[in-house]
Amino acid sequence: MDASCVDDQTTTSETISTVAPLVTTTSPDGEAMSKKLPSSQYKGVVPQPNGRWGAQIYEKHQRVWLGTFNEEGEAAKAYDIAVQRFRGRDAHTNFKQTDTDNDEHATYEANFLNRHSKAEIVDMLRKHTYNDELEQSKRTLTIHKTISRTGFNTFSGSSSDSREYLFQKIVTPSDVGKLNRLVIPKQHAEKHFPVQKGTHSKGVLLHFEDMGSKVWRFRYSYWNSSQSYVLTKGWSRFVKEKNLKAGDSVSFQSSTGPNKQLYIDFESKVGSNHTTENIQPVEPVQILRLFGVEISSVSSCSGKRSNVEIDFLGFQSCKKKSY
DNA sequence: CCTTGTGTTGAG
DNA sequence: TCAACACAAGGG
Repeated sequence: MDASCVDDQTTTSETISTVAPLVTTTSPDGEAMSKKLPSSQYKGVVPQPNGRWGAQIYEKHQRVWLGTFNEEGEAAKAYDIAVQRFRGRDAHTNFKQTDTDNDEHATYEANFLNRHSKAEIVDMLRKHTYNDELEQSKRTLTIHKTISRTGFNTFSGSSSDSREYLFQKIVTPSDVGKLNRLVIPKQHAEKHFPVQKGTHSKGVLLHFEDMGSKVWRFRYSYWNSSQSYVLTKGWSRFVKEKNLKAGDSVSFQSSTGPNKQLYIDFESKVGSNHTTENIQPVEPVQILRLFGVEISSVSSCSGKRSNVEIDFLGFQSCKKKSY
């Protein structure tokens, strides 16, 4: 029952610029009833009794707690991240402005957000590990795990440009055989590569850079006869030089920047020991995640999982909302 | 004990 | 949807 005798202007803009929300407002007269906590100037941020700040976001009439923070701004940033994951890049934020048009950094972060469920993002925020995870994710993507076994060194070439996975394919015997062509799964072709189907087009020439910064040119076209997209001219040279075998995989990336440079990489089939050393003891299962959607795999994966988003908020305790 | 973060309400 | 407020749960 704290009377509202104290008229601390808690309305809008307050004079709490220098944090230290903890009491000390020392009402001139009384002593024990200055419980009024300072409002935050930021959206989604609430004061804590101990002077810290909590972050929260609402969804479907329910509050999702985003953790507590020492600094008001930190809480606000946590909210910003959450709101973008929950409501999209266009959502209103405290600080960030969605300039995914030219800012490569922002683009990658948006990508990162999409790859994780809401629950995962919230968990990172609550544990204050979001930035670490983001940076680490960026590293593994940029550096890229695989190394060319062709002796091509220096994959320091285009170091600072971040790339995003497009898709991967486990090559079939015919992909590396005498047909001199690689079939691009329609799903991926139509999503990532420029096309002009229907027409008897002789295709288009695409440039790909490999891990050794070598540029490969493949003719990319659509075969009406087999209703499939293929890489033809130039492909056999790649197969030969990289010594591709059936079961190996090729993956495609694209720079996130404006130049839209395409990249190609390959990976030996797990368990096979062709020539030189095989780098990582990778797991027998090959799953590639593209924007949070599991694309391909060699084992299991019976049910087809399209781009259905599976957001499971496992942290919401059971609460019935009579509404 | 102290802090977190949930219950809950009323305003927008 | 949102934040203010109270306070119970739970860790140390």
